[in-house]
Amino acid sequence: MNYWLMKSEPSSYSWDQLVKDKKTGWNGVRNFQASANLKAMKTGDRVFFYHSNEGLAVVGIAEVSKTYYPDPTDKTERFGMVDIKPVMPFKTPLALVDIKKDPKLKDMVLVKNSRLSVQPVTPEEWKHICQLGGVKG
DNA sequence: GCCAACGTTGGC
DNA sequence: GCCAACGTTGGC
Repeated sequence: MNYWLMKSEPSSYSWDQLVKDKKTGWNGVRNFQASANLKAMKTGDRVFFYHSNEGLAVVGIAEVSKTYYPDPTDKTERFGMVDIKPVMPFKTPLALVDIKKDPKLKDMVLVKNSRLSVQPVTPEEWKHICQLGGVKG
């Protein structure tokens, strides 16, 4: 099983919306690196849901429910998408400022390459972040 | 709302 | 195939 982190601006699509929808198609990625990560996802892979721009925190865990398929909103037909569903919310959202302060997490892609919207998370990082978020990953 | 960082595009 | 120009992301 692999671990990932996906970003969304709450004003365009929030964690609460995902919970309400039960699942969502993660379309709109227009970046090759992010798209390659989507392609590498397998059903059942776990995903941190991160609120960018507002919130700036990891707020919950989602799961890949459908693997990579073409994104119908992409007219160039170069990019794809996956489906995800909510698993559980964090008891305590983990803020970016706290991630940056944590020596175990300061090398995360989230910190190093803040503009990548779909990124891998190491098992060590996953475990640690779950602890800080008050959940069992 | 600003702007730095970065990815993509397109002219040469 | 290089690189300048441009657009977008996202933290502050």
